Amino acid sequence: MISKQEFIEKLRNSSLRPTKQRINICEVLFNRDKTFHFTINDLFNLIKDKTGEKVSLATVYNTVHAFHKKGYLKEIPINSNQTYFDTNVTDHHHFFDVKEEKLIDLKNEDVGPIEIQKSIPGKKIKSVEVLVKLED
Amino acid sequence: MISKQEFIEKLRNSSLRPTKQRINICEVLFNRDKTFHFTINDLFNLIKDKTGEKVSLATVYNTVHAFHKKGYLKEIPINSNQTYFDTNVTDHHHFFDVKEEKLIDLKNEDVGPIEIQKSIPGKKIKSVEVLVKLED
DNA sequence: TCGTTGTTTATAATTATTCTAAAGAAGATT
DNA sequence: AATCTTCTTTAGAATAATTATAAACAACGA
Ligand SMILES: [Mn+2]
Ligand SMILES: [Mn+2]
Ligand SMILES: [Zn+2]
Ligand SMILES: [Zn+2]
Repeated sequence: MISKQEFIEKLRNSSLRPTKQRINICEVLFNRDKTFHFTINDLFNLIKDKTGEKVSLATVYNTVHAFHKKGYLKEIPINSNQTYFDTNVTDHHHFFDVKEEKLIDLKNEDVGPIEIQKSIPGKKIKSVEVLVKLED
Repeated sequence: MISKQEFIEKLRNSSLRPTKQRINICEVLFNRDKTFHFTINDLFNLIKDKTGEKVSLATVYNTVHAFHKKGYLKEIPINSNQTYFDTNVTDHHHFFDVKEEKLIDLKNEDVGPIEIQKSIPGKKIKSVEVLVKLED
């Protein structure tokens, strides 16, 4: 259970003003035991449900992108009509249950080390992500 | 160099009527030495450029999805505003040059075998894809 | 408290994709 | 070849996620 005060400090440390809206979003995103995979719309609805206060959709977009830029959220590469984000910002891989449209974390040891044996001159590797699609 | 006749047969064998539009799209997609990564818009423009005939955007969408469903095209999971497709339908992985917005094939031996050590009850693995993002 | 700067919000704009329905083309049947 | 049926193409409208706009508002520092 992270305190409101800690969120305020975290925001300040990131030169983001600790507004009521951002604190609410932090509560919904980061006061959790396990990693949270979500779309903007998931989050928008959860904020209303969990805090009882409505935050405008524009602010949800703004805040998610601010957090993403600061490295507090990760974007998951899947083809979907909506973009998925993840509160687990460490390097890790995913199952994607195509039917349920749900992401599930894979630990690195569930996948094993991946060595890329090819390189492109002038480019360096930014990330290596495995997506395992699941069907019934 | 695949002949028009071969495309006609391929279409017929897939219970897709060999229309002028579909044949043109086949020429642009499949008369190539190396694998082709594209967005619908790329393809739409290339058809005009390469065949001199315009195919409506709706038909490009329809045809790409028909080919996708038949297994002649693969969809590549990346977060982009547009969906990427691939004429290489074998299991393989990708570099994605974030700056250039370009996909590059990785051979399976460039990545090595990937063993997924976790399973979800009632679900089976449909695909395993590695995406390696590149930066400068 | 005041001025500055950053933030929220409703709403409009943008954009990729899908839908619709009418016109056209392909294939089958006579 | 004429006819019928089914599939396909097309322009344009509809949908839906995301981004832009700009005015009201809130946080901060002096
Ligand atoms: Mn995750
Ligand atoms: Mn490829
Ligand atoms: Zn972002
Ligand atoms: Zn498709």
